[in-house]
Amino acid sequence: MTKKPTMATAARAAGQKPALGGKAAPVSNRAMRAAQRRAAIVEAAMEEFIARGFAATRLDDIAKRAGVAKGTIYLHFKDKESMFEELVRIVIVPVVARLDALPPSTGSVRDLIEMFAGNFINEVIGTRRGDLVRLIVAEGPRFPAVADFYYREVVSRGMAGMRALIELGIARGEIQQKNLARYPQILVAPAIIAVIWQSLFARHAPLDAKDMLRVHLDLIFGERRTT
Amino acid sequence: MTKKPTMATAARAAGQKPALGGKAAPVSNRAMRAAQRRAAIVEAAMEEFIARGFAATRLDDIAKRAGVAKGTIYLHFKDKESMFEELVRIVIVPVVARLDALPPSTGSVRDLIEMFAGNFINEVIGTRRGDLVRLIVAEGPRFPAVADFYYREVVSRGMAGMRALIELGIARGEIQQKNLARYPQILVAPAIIAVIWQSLFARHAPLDAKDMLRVHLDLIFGERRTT
Amino acid sequence: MTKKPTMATAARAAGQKPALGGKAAPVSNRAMRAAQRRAAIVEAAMEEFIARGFAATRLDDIAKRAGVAKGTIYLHFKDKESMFEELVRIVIVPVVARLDALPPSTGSVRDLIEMFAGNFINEVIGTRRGDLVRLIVAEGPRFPAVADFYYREVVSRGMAGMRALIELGIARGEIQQKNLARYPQILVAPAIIAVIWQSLFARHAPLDAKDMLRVHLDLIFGERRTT
Amino acid sequence: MTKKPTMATAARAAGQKPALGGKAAPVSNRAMRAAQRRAAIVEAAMEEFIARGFAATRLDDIAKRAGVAKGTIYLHFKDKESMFEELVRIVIVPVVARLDALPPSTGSVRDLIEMFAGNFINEVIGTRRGDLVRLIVAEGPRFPAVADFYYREVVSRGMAGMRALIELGIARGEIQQKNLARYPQILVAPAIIAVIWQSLFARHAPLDAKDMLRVHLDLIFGERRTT
DNA sequence: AATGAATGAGGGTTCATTCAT
DNA sequence: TATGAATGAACCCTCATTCAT
Repeated sequence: MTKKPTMATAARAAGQKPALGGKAAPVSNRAMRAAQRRAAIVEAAMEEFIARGFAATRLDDIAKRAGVAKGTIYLHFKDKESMFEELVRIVIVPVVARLDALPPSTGSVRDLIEMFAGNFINEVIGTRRGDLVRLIVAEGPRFPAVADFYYREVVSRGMAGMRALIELGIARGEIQQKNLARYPQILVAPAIIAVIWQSLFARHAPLDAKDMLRVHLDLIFGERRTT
Repeated sequence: MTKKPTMATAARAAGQKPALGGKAAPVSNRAMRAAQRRAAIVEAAMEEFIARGFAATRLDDIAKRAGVAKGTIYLHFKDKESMFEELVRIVIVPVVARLDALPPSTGSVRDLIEMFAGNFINEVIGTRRGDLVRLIVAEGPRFPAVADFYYREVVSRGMAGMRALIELGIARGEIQQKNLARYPQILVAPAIIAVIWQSLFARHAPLDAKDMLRVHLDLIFGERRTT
Repeated sequence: MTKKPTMATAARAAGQKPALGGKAAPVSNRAMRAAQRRAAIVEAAMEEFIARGFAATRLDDIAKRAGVAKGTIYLHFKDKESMFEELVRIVIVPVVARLDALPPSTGSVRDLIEMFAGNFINEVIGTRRGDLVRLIVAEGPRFPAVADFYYREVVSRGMAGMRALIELGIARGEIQQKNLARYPQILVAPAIIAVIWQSLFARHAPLDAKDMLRVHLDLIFGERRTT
Repeated sequence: MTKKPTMATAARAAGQKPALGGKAAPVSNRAMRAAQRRAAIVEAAMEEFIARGFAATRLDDIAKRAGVAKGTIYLHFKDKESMFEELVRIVIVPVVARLDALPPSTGSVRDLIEMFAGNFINEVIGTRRGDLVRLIVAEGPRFPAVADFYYREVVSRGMAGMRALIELGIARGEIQQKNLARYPQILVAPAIIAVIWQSLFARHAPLDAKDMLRVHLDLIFGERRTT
């Protein structure tokens, strides 16, 4: 009945552990199954919302994709709207968690930022997570709660982090433009643009995001001597 | 009854002229009324689509806002979907027309770009036109025709124009970063970000777009001595 | 603007005559033009009603086919429903007129009936007039006025005429079955069936109506010695 | 996809029985309720389509008559059109089934045919089943699938059966007219006419179908000595 | 807890009818 | 008189939500 929960994450979130003993241990108690189901719904809903937007997404499709009955969704979420809002929270929280776990800043500021950029390119641009950004841009105005949450949890923290890095860069003499610290948006703008570009225009004009970001960093830090 | 036709184009197309003599000239011939109606529908639809997105917009509301009957919409547009697609065209075409009418490039490249930026700030960021950009980002994936059109008419031309300017700047020695010509996106990225920021986060953290764009240009052209 | 009125009949009904002198005589006075228009509408409406049935026929299509504006229809008919009812009358009356103008009955009863059958085959079965019969069968229950009219003008007269013929045949010894006079329907039944068959099943199994009617007459009058 | 529980079949399949003991036995399992609903929809739709024709029938009315919500109809049928087509099938199939179950042909051909005629008079002429015939005549041209189905399942089989009987009659010397075998339509024509007559003209001129069919058989088999 | 059949409000679309020109 | 743009009631169909099992 239950179909491939697809989502490793989900299972993990549910606290499932690989059966240690033999014989497919009866790991599945009630609560766990419920958590799995919930995770499957979240996963499925995310896919559908990203693919079609909030209004055009049908609960029927979410249920089908999650391998549960339509009614089951209502055991986990009050209604479509609050499902959407919770969803964004659920998906974003682990992202934030990772941001918080900043690796110790060894090396130059530019190296640090390049590492960030590399991560971003691999894990956001052109991936489902990137589409989530677009989804928030798309639905934000109709879901102030979502926009607020996203601002609070991701944008404001991200901006603060970037600003700190920029200030460090300025202090170390890596960055000349002192005013840049007032607008960390400038630092991340090309990355955001890359995300949008990929989902709208990649077909017409593929964009080498990695190269673009490097050029952008050159603009800020000065061109590198060594590649 | 008819509300602010806003849409200069439509009124013009209808050949309307301000009544010169007294006596409220009988300006209303058939074609003109039709053009006014159409303009009212376009205007109303734009507002609604921007406010709610494609799927959540009701034709009933568009009709009400435009002051026409629901059936009237179907005299001008085949259905909701093609109305949306035509709408984007209708609103964007005059923008493109203006882009084509480039003013003679006197003065420095930076001056030219600053002029652009000024225009953009006044006429796009924080205006309905800006929301249109967000709308296209939001609905693009579900309306390839819209994304295609927008890419062809606006993005590709804009990129080409920016690239030409950048190359000019490089040739004149105003811009140091030669690679920038490969990615005009970098030049416009902060402006786009400003557009999005205004409609999503302005409430939480107002953004001084003008100042940010100036900082960004300083990054590219070097800081100005005189403001 | 006005397109080919198609309908010779219509023009005739309107009293139009071929211009005798040269120069396209100014035959068109108001009344005549109106009559032409009306005839064109009747013709067009008939085609559409037959092709689609009452409910599925659009006045728009009738107007287009008749080469008039939609509003014009309302100058001639109160509404769609009464148009339909009048239509049937208009089309049927000339048929009835012809029935009344019975040719002098020379020859045998069988010859007379065969002449009828021949006419019927040529002018009804498989023609638009035949479809009219099917239309009446189809819409009769929802248009009692139509059914009534058709019964009064066509069916009852036809039955009376047939009965008279049958009685004549019995009196002359051509027909043995005396009871047949009570059910003239039996005489015409195969002809009606042929009409229906042609429009429903001809594609699957073509029917040689002429031959079938001959066999039927043989049944009633006895087989002919000479063909 | 959809199963054909026909109506009678449906109720039976549901195993409903009059409660034997007191206390309204809990006869209602899920599947049964569904079958009942479906049957109610079929029944209601039939009534409405017969009364108003396809185009003029409103799903709202069908739902109301069937005692279900509008949406429920769509759980059983794809849309109005395919509902109509399936409906005809559902109602006709049991009729065909009965035709196939021919009783052993004892007695004369005439007796056999009179038995048929008697059945037809009781169960078709003037009943809802008769109206169905008229409905098919009415909508056939717009629903080729319906006409095709009806031809294949009812008409062609009926014609074949009648032809066989006629040939038997000829072989046994009951029927003189050898050519009749080529046109079994002649045999059934008066019965069909009776069906149509009843729904269109009965009000004006009641028709004694039984007597008419007897006269018709007399025409084919010769008049009976004994009544 | 989970199901999915049932509901019915709501929205896109059509089209008979009207009326200003 | 003729037009056809405009109207808005009505209809088919969808889909979020409920609830008996």
